[in-house]
Amino acid sequence: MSDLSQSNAKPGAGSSTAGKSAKAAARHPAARTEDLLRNVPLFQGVSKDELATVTAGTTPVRAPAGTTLFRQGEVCHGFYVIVFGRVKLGFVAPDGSEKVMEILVQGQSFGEALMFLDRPWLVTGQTLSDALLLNISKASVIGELERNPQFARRMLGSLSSRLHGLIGDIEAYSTQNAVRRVITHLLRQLPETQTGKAVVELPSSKGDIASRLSISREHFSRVLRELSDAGLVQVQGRQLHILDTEGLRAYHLGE
Amino acid sequence: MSDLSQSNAKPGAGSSTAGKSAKAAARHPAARTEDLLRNVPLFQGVSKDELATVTAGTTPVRAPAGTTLFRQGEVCHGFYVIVFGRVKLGFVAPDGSEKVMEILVQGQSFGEALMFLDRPWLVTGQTLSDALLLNISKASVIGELERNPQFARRMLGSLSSRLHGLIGDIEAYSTQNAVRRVITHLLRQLPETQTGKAVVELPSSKGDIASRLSISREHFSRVLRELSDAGLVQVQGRQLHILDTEGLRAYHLGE
DNA sequence: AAGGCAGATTGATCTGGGTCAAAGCATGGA
DNA sequence: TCCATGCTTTGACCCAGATCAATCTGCCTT
Repeated sequence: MSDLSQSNAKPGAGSSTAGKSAKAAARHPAARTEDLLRNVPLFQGVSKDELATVTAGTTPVRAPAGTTLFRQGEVCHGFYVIVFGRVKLGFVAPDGSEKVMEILVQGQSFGEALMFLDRPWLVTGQTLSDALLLNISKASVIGELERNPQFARRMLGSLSSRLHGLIGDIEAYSTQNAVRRVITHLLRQLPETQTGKAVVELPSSKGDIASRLSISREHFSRVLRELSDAGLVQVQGRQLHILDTEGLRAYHLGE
Repeated sequence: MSDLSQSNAKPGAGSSTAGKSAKAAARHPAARTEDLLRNVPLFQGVSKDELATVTAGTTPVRAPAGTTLFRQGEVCHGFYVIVFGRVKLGFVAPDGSEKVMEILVQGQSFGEALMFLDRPWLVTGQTLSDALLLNISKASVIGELERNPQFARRMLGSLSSRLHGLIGDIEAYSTQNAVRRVITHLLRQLPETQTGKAVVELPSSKGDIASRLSISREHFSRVLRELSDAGLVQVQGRQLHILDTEGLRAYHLGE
């Protein structure tokens, strides 16, 4: 188990905790779920009894890599929080081709918006790695909302930043070419202040990343090659060594 | 109020009515604002005194067509509700070119997400017609949120449907070609059950609609021409007469 | 060690839709 | 009435990025 959680994380941190908790879960399922829930940002500041109530409406979900959690069009029974692992959300066209909309890692949640709309899933969700999720029922969310204005605030904050993320994506898709989109995507994984060299680990296959960026697998490969030839990055499988952060920021800007 | 809602429809009609309400506002500014606020869906079910409190934090904004309400990067002082008129939200690239993200009409609101994030505007907002807006201050929203869980619910619902709209746009941009996007856009203006003939009135210039759909002005024109040649629509300026709803739904599907 | 397989890279070719340029067509003001 | 100004349309051409078709590269498995 512990090795699984490591597979996801940024070097080291957090993962050992996840491994430990999984073992505990086998022993005391409900207590364990509550424990996991307590660490979700959305539920910070929720009182002990309220947390117990929410726990009652929460189902932990263990899923090996490649599991389809739900498909677009299916009814939604609650939103998900990722305890560890990676999940992709995407559209599947009738011809079977797929567009990845988002790749999420531990700590992130998805499906909240559906709690407030009587609508089926708009996207299909699939694990990219072995993962542990919490599924929190609609009823729990609505109930907690009535009782706890702070929870409502957090939920509003969460939806708002999701919204902002999507607006950013739309802007990127419609005003930047493929090279710029790749660069922006890489730089976004780094702290604002980063300079010089850095390493970015891709959270999934290059094909999925390409789809996420709305470019073809092949073209993504060529773009990485271009950046590599320009001496800006060095590609080693899923490890991208960024050799020159500033150069990357400036590359092809305004042209 | 009833006359105001009409004013939006036709280009010419709006302005005179708008003039009348401006006069009314001049006479009883606060009472008038409260009255307008009461009719906003978001504030349904808010008690009389609470409404008065919110009114105190609300500024009515009269703006002629073409007014820039705010630019991306500026700090946000509150969210907007459109009483009447049309507004476009978009990105302006450094080279001056513009991408329209959304075209909003009366009853709709925008900027809510910014109430919960300490961020500047991500988009630029500009009136497409003579318009009356309400600007509701951050403080009012936060305050009302504390006091009124139902308001929080409505706000969550509003953000959620905005979110869903954006996801739909991303899906459209990345899985449909230009012809399909145009068709989908036209059909979305009509009731689900519509059959046979119908009329759609474009809310702004064809250039803006094209940008909204992420295609060039010229290509949009060609697409309309194609649909027109196929006998599916008939273009008369901003009036699109849809001659065959079913035909349009089926056109070019799966190919 | 050999085979199998999923992902990644590379080359060749094609095309949807963009860009540029030149008319058309309304609308309104003088 | 006539011009000016701002859309809109049409034609000609071009290009970023998709698609198709081989390889190539780990890296499991047996």
